[in-house]
Amino acid sequence: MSLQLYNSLTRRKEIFEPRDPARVTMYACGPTVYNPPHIGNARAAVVYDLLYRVLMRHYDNVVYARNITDVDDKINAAAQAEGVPIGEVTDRYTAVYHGDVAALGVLAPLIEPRATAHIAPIIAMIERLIEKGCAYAAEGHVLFHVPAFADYGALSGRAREEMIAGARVEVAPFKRDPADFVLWKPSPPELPGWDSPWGRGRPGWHIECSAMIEQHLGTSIDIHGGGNDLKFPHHENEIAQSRCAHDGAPLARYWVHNGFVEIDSEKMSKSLGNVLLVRDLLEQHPGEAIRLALLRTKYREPLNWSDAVVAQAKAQLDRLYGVLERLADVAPAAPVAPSPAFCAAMDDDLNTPQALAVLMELAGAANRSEDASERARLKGELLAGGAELGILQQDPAAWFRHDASGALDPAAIERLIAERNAARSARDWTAADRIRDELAAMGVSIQDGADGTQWRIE
RNA sequence: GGCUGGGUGGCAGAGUGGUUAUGCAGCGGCCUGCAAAGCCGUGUACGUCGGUUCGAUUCCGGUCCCAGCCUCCA
Repeated sequence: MSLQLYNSLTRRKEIFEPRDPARVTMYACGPTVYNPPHIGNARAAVVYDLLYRVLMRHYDNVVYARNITDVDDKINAAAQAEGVPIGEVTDRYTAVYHGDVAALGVLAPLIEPRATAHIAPIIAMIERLIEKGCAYAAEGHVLFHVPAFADYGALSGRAREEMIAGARVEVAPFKRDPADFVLWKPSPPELPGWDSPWGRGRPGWHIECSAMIEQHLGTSIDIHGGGNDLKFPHHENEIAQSRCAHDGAPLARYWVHNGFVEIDSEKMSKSLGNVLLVRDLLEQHPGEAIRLALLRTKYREPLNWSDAVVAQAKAQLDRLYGVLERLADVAPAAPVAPSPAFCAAMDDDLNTPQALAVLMELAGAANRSEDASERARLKGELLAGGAELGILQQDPAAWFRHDASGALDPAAIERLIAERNAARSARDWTAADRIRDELAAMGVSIQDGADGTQWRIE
């Protein structure tokens, strides 16, 4: 069973063949740490986390790097606005990012390089680009000369002429070509800067990724991921830099781009005032439901976010955890591995909606089955599929009794249930129903079964 | 204007050249004191106009509409 990925570079679904199956390399563009992550940032984190998990099923050694951009004009602006040192801003929002995506079940990448820890390799790469005639210094800046790279535009599918015509590109006087972009720019004394052959300055955004990929993963990597919007100019520029520095060797053989999260079919943006922060969503919904809401749409498609989407994800998790709760006493059959149908769905360019449908069918089968060995197998397959999606790993009771408000007292609930069951034994249905209504008013639903009464927080 | 990607049943959302996506919601039934959960059954869905085909939602072309990128952006 081979993994297929849609490669943005060729605009086709392709069978994934790593350069070295003993060391699969993947890089995803991470956050610029100047504000808390929003649901769109979260989608990217979750998508590449998912790809990481799928790759790990296929290969023993997956080297996944996701960077932190901690030098940037927006960071400088944020620090200035708060009147605090830049490091305080970047440290704070790095921690917030880690916390928020962890709440969504995102695994830590194997390597998480920070731009400021890679100034030397960045300078070294810029020097090499100058030597090779792909870049030039001018007025304290160093610029990449786009005409020096013939393949420029291959990823985004646009010709250089088209990009310039009608473009709102600010043409600085020191640019030799309007499309040239900054590799290094001078820093005034009050802004962060590092000494370089071109004076005190700081790196441009695009060169960070090229330099960190080279340092940690090598000249050519297997997979490079990022948001759809990064295709141009960020990834295009990365390709130009890395290939010029490496005598034309491809930067990445497979390019993966995730679609955007939209709100009411509109782009999420500060100007529209519709930015949804992960931390705010986490106050209203379990992290796992937010994660599944992000996985209910194929990663390449735009995802129109709404409360209804999370509610549906929550309902699906309720169903799946309901099965696991019923199977609580069943030991999952070993070896615990996802079902073939599940793997086939995931291996088909991460078809998570189809994979989820497979889990739902396993759930239905488990609910129907009375055969012990079949139930054990189904439980194992459910848990293993859930593990690959990054869901279903908690105790079902914990899932159903997750109290976001913290206002409920489990002991009091148990007491009411005991009271109600006493009433039921006495066939006092009026009292029993009154207690059930009372629980419902608290947000607690109950299920009477042969082996007692279960309760859930709705 | 250029480049991407879309338009599927009440909603969300996969997929396929002829046969059930899946979940939620609805309807009928089983179970239940009644419910809930679970189970069983239940839906003239594929923007529009042409073309190819024995047959197209699925391939091709036109057209309308939508979103993103072309400027920092996941």
